[in-house]
Amino acid sequence: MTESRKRHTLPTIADVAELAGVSRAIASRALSSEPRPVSADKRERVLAAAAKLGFKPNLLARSLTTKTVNLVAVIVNHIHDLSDLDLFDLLISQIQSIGKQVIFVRVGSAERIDEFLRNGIAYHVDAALVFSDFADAQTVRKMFRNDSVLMLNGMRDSSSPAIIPDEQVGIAAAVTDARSKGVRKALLVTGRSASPVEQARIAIYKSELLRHNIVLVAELRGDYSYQSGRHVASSSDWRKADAVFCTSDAMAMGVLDVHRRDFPENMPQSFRLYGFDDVTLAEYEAYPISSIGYDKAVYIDEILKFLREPSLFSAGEKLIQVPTYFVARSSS
Amino acid sequence: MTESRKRHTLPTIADVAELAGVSRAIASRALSSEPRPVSADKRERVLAAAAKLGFKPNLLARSLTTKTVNLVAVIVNHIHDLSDLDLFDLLISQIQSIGKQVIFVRVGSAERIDEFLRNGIAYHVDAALVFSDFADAQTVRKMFRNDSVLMLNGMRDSSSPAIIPDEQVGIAAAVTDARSKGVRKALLVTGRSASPVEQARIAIYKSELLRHNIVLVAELRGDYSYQSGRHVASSSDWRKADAVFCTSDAMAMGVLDVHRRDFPENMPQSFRLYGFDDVTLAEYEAYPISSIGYDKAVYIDEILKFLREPSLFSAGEKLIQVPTYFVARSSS
DNA sequence: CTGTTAGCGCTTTCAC
DNA sequence: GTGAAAGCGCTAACAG
Repeated sequence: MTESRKRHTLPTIADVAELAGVSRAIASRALSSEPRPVSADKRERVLAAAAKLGFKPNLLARSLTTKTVNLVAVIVNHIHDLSDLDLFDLLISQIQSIGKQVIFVRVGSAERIDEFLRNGIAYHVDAALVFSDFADAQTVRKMFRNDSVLMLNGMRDSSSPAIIPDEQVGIAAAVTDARSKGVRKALLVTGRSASPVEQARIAIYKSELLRHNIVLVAELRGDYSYQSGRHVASSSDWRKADAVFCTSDAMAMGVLDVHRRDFPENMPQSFRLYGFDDVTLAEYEAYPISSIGYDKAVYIDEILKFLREPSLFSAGEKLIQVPTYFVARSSS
Repeated sequence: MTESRKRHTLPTIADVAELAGVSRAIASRALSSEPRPVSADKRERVLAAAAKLGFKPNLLARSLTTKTVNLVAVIVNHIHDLSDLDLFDLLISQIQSIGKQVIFVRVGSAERIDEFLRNGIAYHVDAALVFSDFADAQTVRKMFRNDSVLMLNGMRDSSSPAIIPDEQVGIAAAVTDARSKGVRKALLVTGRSASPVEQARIAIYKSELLRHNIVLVAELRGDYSYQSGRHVASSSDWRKADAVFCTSDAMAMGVLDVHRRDFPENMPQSFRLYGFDDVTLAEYEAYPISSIGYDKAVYIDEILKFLREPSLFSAGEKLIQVPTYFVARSSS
């Protein structure tokens, strides 16, 4: 211990400046990632001093003046679903790649979100990505101090940008597929009807069924989850239809498993099964479910564009559509 | 617009104080969640003023003096796996329930994590939950300004607390199950051997196999993922063994699917299959994989204890063990 | 290019 | 119980 009085507190920029023999301002500039006017030799000294001290800037303090924290909030209802896995890992990775970090906010049943959010740092993020449908665009905007809110939950208004998969094309293809295989009577297994995404989705299914002269025999209500798929599968007069459209792959998986249980021989061939989301797992043998998906990479790319340059979205068009596609598998 | 000069900036505590006709100090105390000396009527006035202005404290500024941000970092390699879904949703929910928020850090392939971390707010969290095995306890501790690091990746040293499932009991039960069913020759499908958790796990399998006189025919290297399970399943001289132990359910699922593909009739009965993690999906018909799991709620409870009172962990014992169990399903 | 001086918004001594 | 004042660590004017 040559320099005995070892402080218990982390080195600040003032320490660096002192050691380098310059003012705090110079130190700040030398350490900045932006190009700032500093003479070469002073920059050199500052950098050396910072390295020697192991100085790391306090980003909290910095954010106080710069008004930016490089933090993005991802607001979700929950992360139960398989389709979430496919999305969030890539999303986080991409957000981090532009130097921002992700704060995950799970709003669950949406009790007093407002208050909750304000008591947490999430309230101060640079941008919020709203997957949860706990609130409409205006409410969400009000909940954050800035307007950098990207609606990904299907809700939108004239002020907030939104990215929404264009489900029309995928659903149309799925129904066309069914019709071409002779389907005349269909069942629709739906998710939480409170969600506007779901309402729109259901409406598209109905209009496409109608257009293809397929009779909607019944509409069964689930909640997107695997469990709810099982539930409706066991409850219903199931034989009436020759096709079942589920608005999530998880529900389709539940349906499939119940039939797998009841008919332990191969796949039930009594009806054609269609899912939604195109989860990775559906690519394999256990759940070969025909499904509707969209390119997650494209979708996330659009999100990243927003995060990089929110201003692009505040002008121009607010609604970005990502096309969906239909994938036929052996379930249909 | 009666009060025309509407500022474009959010109300600060100074505004509240002014409106209430008190000093900033009083306003601060009145607004504090802790009990602080303020006369009843002033507190009243402050609260009213705050409400009227829609004042919300700037938590970033607060953290500058309080040295606490109510933010917890969750450090993961990635969130690809099904077992992650089962864990993280509950974890986030529980952390939020104690008034903290979660910043998710995905370290991926672990390039320059150090630098990356320091450039983000994650560097300033109150505590870090380390699931990723990108670094040992000491390194991780050094990367954060405080010592509130909880190791959940199997790595530990004398200074950092760790919570680790006690895999011995579960694995022993699985191997016992196999032996009781006449298994004599086994295959072991492993994850990334770089991970110390995995090394320990493999060692336990080996000693248990030995103890039960089961010959380890071969050891196949995967990386925990479903894909790697498929890969080893198709590559290998597979018939030598009458049991296959996989160190993750995802790999077992991959193995199962490859065999499902190759033997489209029912489940392959040529060997007994054991997984690890006890993912929710294994409870159902498609992947009825015997597995080893632990109670996620208990595990998370222990994590929460740490977050509530890190000091409890800095004294007392540092290693918390959560018992594992074996679940027999039709795959074995 | 450089250093001084103000703050950012909040909490916290410390006297009164 | 109260308020003035001093910071937390940093960056951003503003003169030199």
